[in-house]
Amino acid sequence: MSQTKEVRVRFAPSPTGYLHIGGARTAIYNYLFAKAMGGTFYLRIEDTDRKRYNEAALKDLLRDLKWLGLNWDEGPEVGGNFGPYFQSDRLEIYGNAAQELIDKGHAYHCFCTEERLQTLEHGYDRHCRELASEEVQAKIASGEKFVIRFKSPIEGTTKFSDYLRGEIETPNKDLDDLVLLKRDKFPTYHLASVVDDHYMRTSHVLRGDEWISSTPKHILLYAAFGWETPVFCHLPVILAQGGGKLSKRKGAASVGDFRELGYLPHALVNFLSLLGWNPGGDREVMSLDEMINSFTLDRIHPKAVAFDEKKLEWMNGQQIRLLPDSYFAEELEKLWGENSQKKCLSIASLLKPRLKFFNENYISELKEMSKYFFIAPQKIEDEKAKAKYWKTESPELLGKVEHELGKIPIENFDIKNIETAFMTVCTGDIKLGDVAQATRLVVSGVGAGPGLWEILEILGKEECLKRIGQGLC
RNA sequence: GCCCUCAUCGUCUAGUGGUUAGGACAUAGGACUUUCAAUCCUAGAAUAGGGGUUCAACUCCCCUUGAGGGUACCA
Repeated sequence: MSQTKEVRVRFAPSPTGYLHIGGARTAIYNYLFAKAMGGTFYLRIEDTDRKRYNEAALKDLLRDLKWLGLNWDEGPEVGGNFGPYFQSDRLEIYGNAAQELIDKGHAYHCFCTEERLQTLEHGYDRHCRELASEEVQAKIASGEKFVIRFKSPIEGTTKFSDYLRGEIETPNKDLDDLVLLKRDKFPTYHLASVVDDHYMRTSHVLRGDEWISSTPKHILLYAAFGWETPVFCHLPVILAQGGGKLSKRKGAASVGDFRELGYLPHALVNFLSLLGWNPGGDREVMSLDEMINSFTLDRIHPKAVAFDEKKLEWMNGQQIRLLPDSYFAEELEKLWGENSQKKCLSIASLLKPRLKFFNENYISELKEMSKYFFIAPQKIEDEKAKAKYWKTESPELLGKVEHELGKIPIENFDIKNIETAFMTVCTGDIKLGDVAQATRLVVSGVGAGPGLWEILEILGKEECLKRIGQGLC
């Protein structure tokens, strides 16, 4: 069929709402497939529904796709970049296409009113299908509004081969005379997508499986035009954690939600790509190149899948740990106005494995975790930790710690000597846990964090003694 | 109602007639340890049900059930 043809795929969203993760995954698969095949990925905005068109949704959509790194490689030029194709710019093309079908006897004018249609219980009754052409001309001339409908075959069956599911056959009697061109002269999805996929030379249509039932209609349209059909591959849907439709009510559902929650774009891409696809081995944490290199359509499986945010969280942690320490160090420098690169790098290496969430829009976790390295705590904020670790003998222990740390020459205030100092304090039945946790509370204001020796080393002798001496609590 | 699609641990999956049904997340336990993470180790956990086909079915066929989708001048 078309194995040797250039691979050209598209993501074709309708700008009616936020980009949910199901849509994002469809975009990802199109993108990965294009890259894997050395083909072209383009973006087409299907804005043919004037009532549901949403300007804000369009802006979000473009922002989210770019944020995910799913850049398209073709389109009308906009300020030196490729823009998306807009169906609303191509009305003439669809109008001509509809006329072509009328001329070929595959479509007809329908003058039925909405009121009449509503009285029909079992779909359109093909009332206008056989109107004489003089009658049609007369109605048009008198200004009667009309739609253009496809003259769907009544006999026979239509079949197509879905890439993942194989042959799907539909009796033509189940297909109605669908509207091609609406009363407002805008095309319906069916006409517009077929016409565009043809003229834009789309080789593979990778789209959500809610389109399976409509595909026979599209096949019939291709045939009526005399066009070659692309390969159809319908992708499974993503369900909410407990099953059922994904929705804001059931938690984060849009790409924007996950950005605000602190997920890295690549973590989201990696995770979403694995929802319904696997590269064949046990690899899960992958770079974009690895994903591209191992991506094939036949390793997608057709089952609807549930979204598991816990695993996304894990994936985010994995991707965070893959980023260089310097990435976080630079963020710390900006965040706290710190000019010691060395200090920020040390802190970054301690905090990185502890971070769950982080992206360029979400730094609050890093900020919270790194706070005491730059600002001395004013009180012990963590009441629970205080109740658990602050004991009556704590002040006394801190006195000993202060004394031992004080003996370390300032230029030798390092992990090794700090540890020795603590061990010296721990004689008899004094437990290291009690000493260390009391020190941690006073120095950091919280009960949990990186190793205490590391924290003290970074703070430096002077600052440590100051904080311990203050003895909060 | 009618039509279509799908079905392996709680979740994501490997598997393509003969396997102790493997991995990952989550869960539980352990190691490490000054805390919290990270990391490592261990454990429990699945072929939806019923019929066939076959020497042999998770795997092929049929039915049921369940889930999802379509049935728009929405996409």
